[in-house]
Amino acid sequence: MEILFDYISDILANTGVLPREDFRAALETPADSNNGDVALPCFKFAKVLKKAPAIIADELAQLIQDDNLTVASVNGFLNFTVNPAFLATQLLFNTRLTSEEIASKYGMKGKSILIEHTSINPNASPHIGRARNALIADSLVRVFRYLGWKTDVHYFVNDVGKQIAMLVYATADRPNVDFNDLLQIYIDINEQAKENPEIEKAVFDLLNKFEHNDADTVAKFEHIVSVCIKGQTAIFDQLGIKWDSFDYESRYIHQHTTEQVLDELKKSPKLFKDKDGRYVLDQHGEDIGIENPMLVVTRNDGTSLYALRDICYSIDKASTGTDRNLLVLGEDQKVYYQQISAALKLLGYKPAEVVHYSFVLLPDGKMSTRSGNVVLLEDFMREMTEKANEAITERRGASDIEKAKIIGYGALKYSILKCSPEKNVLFDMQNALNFNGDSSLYAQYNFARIQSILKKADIDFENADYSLLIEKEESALIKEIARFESVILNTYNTLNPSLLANYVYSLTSKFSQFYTNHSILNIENAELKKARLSLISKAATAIKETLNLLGIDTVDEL
RNA sequence: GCGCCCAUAGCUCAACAGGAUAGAGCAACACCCUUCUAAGGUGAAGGUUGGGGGUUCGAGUCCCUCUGGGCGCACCA
Repeated sequence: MEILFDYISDILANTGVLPREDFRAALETPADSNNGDVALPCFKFAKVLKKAPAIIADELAQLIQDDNLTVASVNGFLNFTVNPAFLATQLLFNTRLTSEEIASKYGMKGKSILIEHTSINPNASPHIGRARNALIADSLVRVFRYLGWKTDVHYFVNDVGKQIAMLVYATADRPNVDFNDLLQIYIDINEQAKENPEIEKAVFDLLNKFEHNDADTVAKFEHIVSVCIKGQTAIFDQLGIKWDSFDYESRYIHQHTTEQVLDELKKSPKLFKDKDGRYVLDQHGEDIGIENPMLVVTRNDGTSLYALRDICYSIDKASTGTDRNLLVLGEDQKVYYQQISAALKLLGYKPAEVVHYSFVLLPDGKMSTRSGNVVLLEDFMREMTEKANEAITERRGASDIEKAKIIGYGALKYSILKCSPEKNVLFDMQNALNFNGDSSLYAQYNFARIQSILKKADIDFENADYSLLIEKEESALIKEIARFESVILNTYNTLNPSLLANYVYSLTSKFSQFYTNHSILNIENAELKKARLSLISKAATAIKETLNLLGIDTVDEL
């Protein structure tokens, strides 16, 4: 649409009423196509021109004469309807759909970004709430890559905490513990620990030995963490979500980085030892949203708390020299990360940009790993795949697990990604399992329809004459395809992948409307057939690329 | 108690930088397969955008306030 905005801005500038930039900035695309393809609200100009908006619109309408445009003055708006043939040729010839074209246009090629995401406790199978972190981040990684960025994706492994020590304790007599049993073990040991203070004591004893690098204990911790990380990443791997680097928190203890950073902090008068002998960073005056912003960084025995290790890690990330440094974190960490950011600034480092997302709620309350009130990601994946495979079997007479996964995992991702990150997602299994309407399958299905037509096409459709595409469904589809570039850019600017999901649905529905109203292969006019084949081929590309940015695959046949 | 986020159709979500008659899907109702994939399409129905004030030519969108939900409020990770 930018191309049409430019074209119309030139024409408006030629009237001499106002400078081109004023017009260009005011142009917008009307929500209702009855109001034309491009609109100029004239209200803003009323003061400068000392005239009523409706008069301004009337006068501009009088001054404009262009073969490609029909101009109408309506209630202070100047509405432009672009000649469909002109619209089709302008938009289809100028729309960029490939990563290569878009990346080079915005000069982002070769820029680098470090993204840390998910970093969940290595204690059990992830639930769908955790998955929201991974899905949002993975989509953003894809968007950055599409725009030419070099991405470096990190996972911070919290291998030090009490929760790991609990598992080490609980699995002491089960060296070959299976990942799938860990969740129940974790729930059980938490129950037992409530009643039995001995467990708590033993757990802290383990933790203490681990921190002091006791070889046997370290080996036990490493083993259980490795079982967890393998189990967790195997699940994410199935969803196509991968990391470049796994960074272990314990490293900062065992390599004494925490002590070095503590020494740096000691240079600030804001760090003090409290009455219990712990080092505390006074963060008053730092614009942190709590009444008494204090960050405790060590225990009274001088050993580090998580915050200090996290500062060490954040310094490492900030020191990699990437152009950007991004972190995807749950909303529960908002204030905490403000505190970490303030500490980093104090030490002279730039904190990461943060994308926060709200939690996934279940119909009967919120999720908690400890209490077991969860929908596990892997269970959800399996249910989605089974449901998809049933549908495939019903339609095709044979099951197809590979396709079922593409459909099922796509629906899983779509159902979570289509919601704006700052909003709570109410997770309803019934709703998520629905493959009709506003779902990823809708886009995948229509993509397959297009592929089927393209396969049957008996003519080469290069050098098509787009000026033949003048039906209203064609114009609507063309305008939607033309939005592709701006949607990606908008996702990049807002770091909000739900824009992609909304777009792919709207794009697909425009195709579907065109498809049901017009024939593509079964028409006499060979030139029109070529133009339509070219059109749907571009639609397919836009659908596929957008789905890919959401981490959703396509198949040529469904 | 204090701070941040959210509230849109029965349900789940949209609405680009404030713009025109607030849009989809699900559910429920009525239609459309001798025609390129009906996992599709069409129609009708469904709304005082949580309540109240304010700013503006114009408010779902910005400000204030109340209500309800989510999250947080140093010595967990």
